[in-house]
Amino acid sequence: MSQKPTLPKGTRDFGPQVMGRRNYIIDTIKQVFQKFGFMPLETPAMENLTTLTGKYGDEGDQLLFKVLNSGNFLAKTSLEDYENGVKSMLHKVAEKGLKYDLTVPFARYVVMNQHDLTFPFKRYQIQPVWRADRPQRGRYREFYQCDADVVGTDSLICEAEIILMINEVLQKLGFIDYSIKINHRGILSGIAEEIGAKGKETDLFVAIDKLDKVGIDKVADELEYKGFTKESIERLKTILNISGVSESVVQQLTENIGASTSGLKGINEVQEIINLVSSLGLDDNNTELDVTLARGLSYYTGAIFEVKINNVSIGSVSGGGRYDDLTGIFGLKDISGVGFSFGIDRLYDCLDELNLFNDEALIFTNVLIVHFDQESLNYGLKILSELRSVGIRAEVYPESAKLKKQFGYADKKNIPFTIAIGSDEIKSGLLSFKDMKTGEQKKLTSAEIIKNLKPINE
RNA sequence: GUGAUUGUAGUUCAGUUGGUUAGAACGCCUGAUUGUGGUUCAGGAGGUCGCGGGUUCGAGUCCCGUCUUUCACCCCA
Repeated sequence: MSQKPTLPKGTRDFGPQVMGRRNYIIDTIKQVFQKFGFMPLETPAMENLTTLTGKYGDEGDQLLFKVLNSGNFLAKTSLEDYENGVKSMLHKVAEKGLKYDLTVPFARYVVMNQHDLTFPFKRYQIQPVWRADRPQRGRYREFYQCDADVVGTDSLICEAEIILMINEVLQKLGFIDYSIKINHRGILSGIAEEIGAKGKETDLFVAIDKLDKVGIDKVADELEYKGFTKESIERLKTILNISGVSESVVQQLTENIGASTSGLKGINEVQEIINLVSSLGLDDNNTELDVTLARGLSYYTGAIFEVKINNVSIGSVSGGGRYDDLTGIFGLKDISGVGFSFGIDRLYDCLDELNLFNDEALIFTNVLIVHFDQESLNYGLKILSELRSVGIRAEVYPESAKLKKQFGYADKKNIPFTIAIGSDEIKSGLLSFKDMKTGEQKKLTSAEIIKNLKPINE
């Protein structure tokens, strides 16, 4: 008696249909990254637990998947450990863990290879990561991240180029209505200073981050609960109200928090980034300064970004920012970097929701050879290798079967063209070439067919 | 991690207060059509009712456990 197999919680298979579309997204992103000089990197699925723990906060540590030691993993434990619980036990039974994101393994890589790398070092990385989170729609235990980072320079050109890359990827994918939001940790610190909440930045940022979700009143409630004074909150409300086109936002911000050194620095940097973006030839971008943008990750120190596709139910599809000391935790100081990440699953969902997927992503085989008998099958094999030799994706129906079945195969596999071969075709050398979409059929030589097929394959 | 929620054919879902042989649509297979797929028509196959236990004369239906799905919180892509 066999049991029906199932998948572990929060994991998925990607069938050919889904893979066709995912590959289309990934290929588009790769092309753009490479155009901007980013080089590929892959790191192992597993890292040493010591590399991973302590980098994502207490909650992050709990979400790490740990890998049990091989063999008798209980060998190093004692009865005492059982009594002391997980904390005392864990490092004795598990020394490896699945990676939680791509940034920390990247930092580890940079530190380990610091003497071989040429800085500024630009890399992109598209790999799965694992989190023992409780899954929900759009949240999985295994999912792909797609990161691009530059380390070893603090030039704001990097930030500007990130905005360019985001724009190019989104436009190539067919998105029109989206916004790239930019803010700066300096601006947020300036706000904290200005409202007299220095030292409480984390609470403040976490609350601000929820603004677009829960509204200003709920944010105010939360801050009051966390011990912020009434005056601070009122002052914050006026600052967060600042909105509009970038120039006026900059203007108003300077008036409000220009007195703070870090605030001013943040404002100037954002201004500079926006200038650089237009120097790089992108005037009509969807970038806006949004003072309410506050990404939770604590390692960001400079500019931060987030990208939203408008009019869809999905949250942000991309995000990132500058960090001044990512490699410091591994002992390499003063390496500034800036990076960002696309959420492939979310881009997929957005494209799906907006119906932007091109059918071409689902064409795997370009042409199927259909035949009537053994003789025409043999003849078809020659045609098949002729097609393949010029790079056309072609296949033959591998067994003798009714035409209905062979054409049905082409139809279900979304193969756009067929070549039917029978005794007539063999005699004349003119093959029956059919466009499955229009139903149109012509008698052509194999050379003519190749001409017809070539453009589709390129 | 906390609190809910879901699971019946390949898929999406019906299934009455616990009562005979668990249904539909789509999909699949065969034929109408032995040189042509998508449309149409006719027929057919397909179910350990998530899994394990319990209550009962009797459980898809009630109870417990477990796994899974979805949702809110937390956090995040």
